[in-house]
Amino acid sequence: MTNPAPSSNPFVRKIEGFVSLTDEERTALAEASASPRTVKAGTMLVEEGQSPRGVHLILEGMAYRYKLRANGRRQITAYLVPGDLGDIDVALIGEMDHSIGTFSDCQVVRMSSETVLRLQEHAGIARGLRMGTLVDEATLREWLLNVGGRSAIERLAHLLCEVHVRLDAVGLTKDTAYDLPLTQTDLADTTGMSQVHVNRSLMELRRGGLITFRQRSMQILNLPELRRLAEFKANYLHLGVRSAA
Amino acid sequence: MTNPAPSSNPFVRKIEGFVSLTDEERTALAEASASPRTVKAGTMLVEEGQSPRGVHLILEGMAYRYKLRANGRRQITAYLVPGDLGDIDVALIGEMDHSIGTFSDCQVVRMSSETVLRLQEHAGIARGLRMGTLVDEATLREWLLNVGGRSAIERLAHLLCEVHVRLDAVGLTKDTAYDLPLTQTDLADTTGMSQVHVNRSLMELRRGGLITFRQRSMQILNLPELRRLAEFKANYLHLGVRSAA
DNA sequence: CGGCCGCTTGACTAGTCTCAATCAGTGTGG
DNA sequence: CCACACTGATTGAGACTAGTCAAGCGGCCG
Repeated sequence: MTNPAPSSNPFVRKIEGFVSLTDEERTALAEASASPRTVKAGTMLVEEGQSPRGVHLILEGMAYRYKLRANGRRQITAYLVPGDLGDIDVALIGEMDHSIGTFSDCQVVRMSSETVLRLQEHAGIARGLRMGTLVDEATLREWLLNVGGRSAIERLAHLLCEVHVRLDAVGLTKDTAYDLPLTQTDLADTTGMSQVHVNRSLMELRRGGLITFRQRSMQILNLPELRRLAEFKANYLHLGVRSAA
Repeated sequence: MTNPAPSSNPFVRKIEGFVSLTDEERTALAEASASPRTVKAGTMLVEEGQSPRGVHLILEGMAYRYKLRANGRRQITAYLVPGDLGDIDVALIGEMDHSIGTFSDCQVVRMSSETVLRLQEHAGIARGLRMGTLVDEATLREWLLNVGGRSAIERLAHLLCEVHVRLDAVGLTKDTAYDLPLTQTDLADTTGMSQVHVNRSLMELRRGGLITFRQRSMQILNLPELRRLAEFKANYLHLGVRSAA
């Protein structure tokens, strides 16, 4: 069976990682993501407490969900990579319970709920979007396990493995290398560690010959060993056979 | 405005915490949850790796989602209290990425995907179910913040506040007391702590006059102070005005 | 009555955090 | 083109939270 060539649109590409689409559906997705706007690094797209205004779709760059504590501590709860979408049903709630910000300059589309509803009239797209929601939730569970149950170095290793797979699914890796526009502080707020300890743990991964990481460029030198260390299994991302290759 | 008397069916009651239902919708929900089966404490309802067979609805008792590491460590990723439902779209995935087990004897309904689809033909129910999914995800984010960003004692305090609100929403509290059929080991696997440290932290909460907890019976003695300690805000549960009272 | 599970407590250890200083890279204005 | 400022990375020292190991206790069930 021959699949169509992977689309250059990461939204199309992500959904096609979950389900097969008709040409019509591919076109509908491409049209819905046709006119992105550029957002600078360090921008807040939405803030906790605001009422949600549309659904954000990331086409380029990297963004993240987070929550703040009163003492200023920030917990990052998700990364949004190209093709990723905010909660499709977010219009149902009165106010956001978390914020979304950008790590790097991004190309972002803000889709209205009506647009989302229109897209969901296509059966394939509807299934793909719901798969996306399931995977978001599964990823949160895995992050919870990561922070609750793994050691510092395992946590980082697992995170790096996950990002690798997710970027690979939308064609944004060069073999085992990828762009990771995060500071060590960002990694710390993701994994529930201090920045200093992230630094030391990264050093250990480097000394072990597992990775290099400088200038926001992540290079995995020994993927099998990194996965073994992290006990990484990609099943929770539900990429299925289509992307297994 | 007078609302109808709260239903004794926790499923109906939970959905009505999110949206207004018509009599017809209430009836449909009640019918779908009409014939539960009894499941003993310590049963696995579903295991990671299996293909999902229907959607589980808890009507009585308490269950939990969890993931296991190779070394045997267990991370609990969610509590399922009466009225709670597994992922409604779970039929879309090929195999479970986590397991579900019971803390106590439970009354459980296994609904087929067709039943779920039929329920979703009612607009109000569809909205309520999607709200439930949003709240599940928001709760996971809060748990991640809890484990990643709070101290041991704050974590436990926050968890106890959350369970109180959720049980209250389905009428299962007696003022600030409720049934919590968990061992200290269960709490440890929920919060990413050791059992010993859970014990010491609970002791501290007791010594501070904040709670009593014995024989699976949790009594919050000083709710305002417990919430202050945990920095607890219930906004992420999106119970809205209907249940705010 | 015995066994087992869950809770409690003590002693010691270890992983991680905090504080602090230094260094490197980038961008800016003079 | 250079001095300066700022952000982010690195490293050291010491403190502390939480984990591990171990023993004892109490209640419940068969």
